[in-house]
This record gives sequence, structure tokens and C-alpha cells, in this order.
Amino acid sequence: MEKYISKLKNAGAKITRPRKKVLEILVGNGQPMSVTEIFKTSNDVDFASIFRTIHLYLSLEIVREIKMCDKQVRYELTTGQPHHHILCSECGKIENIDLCVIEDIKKLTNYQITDHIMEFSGICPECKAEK
Amino acid sequence: MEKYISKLKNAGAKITRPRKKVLEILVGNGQPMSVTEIFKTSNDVDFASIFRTIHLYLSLEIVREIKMCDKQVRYELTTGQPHHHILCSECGKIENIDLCVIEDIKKLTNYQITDHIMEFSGICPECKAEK
DNA sequence: GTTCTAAATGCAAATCATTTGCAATTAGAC
DNA sequence: GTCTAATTGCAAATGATTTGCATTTAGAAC
Repeated sequence: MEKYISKLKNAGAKITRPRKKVLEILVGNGQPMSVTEIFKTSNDVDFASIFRTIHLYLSLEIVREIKMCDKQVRYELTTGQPHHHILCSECGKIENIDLCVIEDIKKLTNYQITDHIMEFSGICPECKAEK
Repeated sequence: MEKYISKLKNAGAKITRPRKKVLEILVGNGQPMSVTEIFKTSNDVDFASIFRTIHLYLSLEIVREIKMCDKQVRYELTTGQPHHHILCSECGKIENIDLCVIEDIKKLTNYQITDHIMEFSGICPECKAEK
């Protein structure tokens, strides 16, 4: 938490209630969240403020943008290594996947890779068992 | 082309001018296209008709939906094997990538995988050379 | 070829997500 | 505490996607 606050201060940005709230929600939830989800969780911050906060955080690399299999765009705190995700379509749980194919793709295509998406969805072992 | 027309007939769907046009455009273009791109190329078919045609084609598995790194959703004819794509951010070219990680992910996560996205963007060797 | 009907189209408008302009408010420097 | 530029909240613009409905049309039946 303090780490993010410092980043904001270093960038000359003010530490405001909406900005703190968005951080709290992301830290508390621990999973990638959409702007709408953050908005609904916040309860007392305007949608536009959440939106602008997230875009500020993106530019400061406090959050990363994640496009998943459902059409929602989500944001997660840039803790640790970049990684990919798998979303359970039954319970909504999102787990991390540490498997990077970028090097393979670079060799295969000879492109200078600037961006990629690799996301999965399915049914988690627990939900499978319940059926 | 005939293959797709048969699929339509088998499904009891009428062979209409808009439906033929969308097929022609997709076959002619050879790359995944967004509804808007198809619409602009068509010139004389209503946007809503393109939209509904694409959704019909999706349900008949005549096209596949591709979510790429830019936010556009594109559609491609379901010719051959499912595969992934790499988009050149300079010239807009889209190339196919035949590298599937699904089996790795299944083993790694123990999920029953139902959907995935794996798309790349970057600068192709030709555009790199021009710089 | 003509007739008929359900399906499909085109248009316009509804919905939904994303983004922006602006007056009012507020964080933080002094 | 005072001041000012940055930020917020609201409302409205934009853009993408989707839907309702009157009109048109493909293709089956004659």
C-alpha cells in the first residue's frame, strides 16, 4: 500500500479519498477487477473518478490491464512478475498462471513483440467435483 | 465458399445478398475482420445486417471470434485448425501462429478449459527493417 | 411464372460502456 | 489559515453493440 502511495507522491499527484479507496479495494480483493466492479465495491466514489484513477494508475504502472475471455477488461496491481490468468466460469475465481511463451513466439515469428494477451477460462477442479 | 452456403442451407437459413456479401468479403480479405471493417468494405449492406449475419455465422461455426491486443474483436472463417495471431502495429498485417499451449495449461491447472485467448502484437521483420 | 409466408433486411432508436467538459471542491504548499 | 492548481462529481458526449418493427424478399408450393 505504502509503495503505491509513494509512487503517487513521486509523480506529484495528490493523495485523495478516491485514489486511496481504489487502492484499498484492489489490495483487499486480490484479484483483477473491472472499473465497474471497483465502482460497485466503492459505494461512494463516482464512476468517472474510478475511471480516471485507474488510467492514472496505468500510466504510473501501479496497475496492469488484463483482457480476459469474457469481454470485461480488468486491472490488477503490478505486484511481482507479469503473468497470465485462468477464470473459472462457474465460481468466478481467477488464478494466476506462470507460463510465458513470449520467447517461443519471438523465435517463431521474428517480430519485435510489444504486447500480448494470453488468458484462459474453464471450470476449476472444485466446481468440476461439485457437478 | 460452397461449403459455407451448404452449412446455411442445412441450418434452414436463407441465402441472401447480405449473407453472400459477408462471405465474399471474408474470403476475399483472408484476414480476421471486425464487424465495422466488414461493414465499410461492403458499402451497400446495413451495419445491423452484418452484425446479425456474423452472429448467425458464429452460431453455425462458420466464423470464429478473435479478440486481439488492440481492443477490436475480429472474426475469421473457420478454415483449418484453430490457431493464434500476431498483429503488426505498423502495417496492420495479421499472421497466423501455430503453437498451442492448451495441453500445457490443462496439466498445469487441472481446469476443464472451455475458452482461451492468446494473441500477440508487435513489429514485423519488414517494418523493423524499414526503420 | 405466380402466389404466399416466414424469415431477413434496413432503418431508427435503445442500451451499454467509455470518455470528456466544466463548475464546485479539496489537498497540500506556503 | 489562506491560496491555487489539481481533482472530483455530475451530467452529458461519444462510440460500440444490440433490438423493435415495418418493409422487403427467398424460396416453397402451386
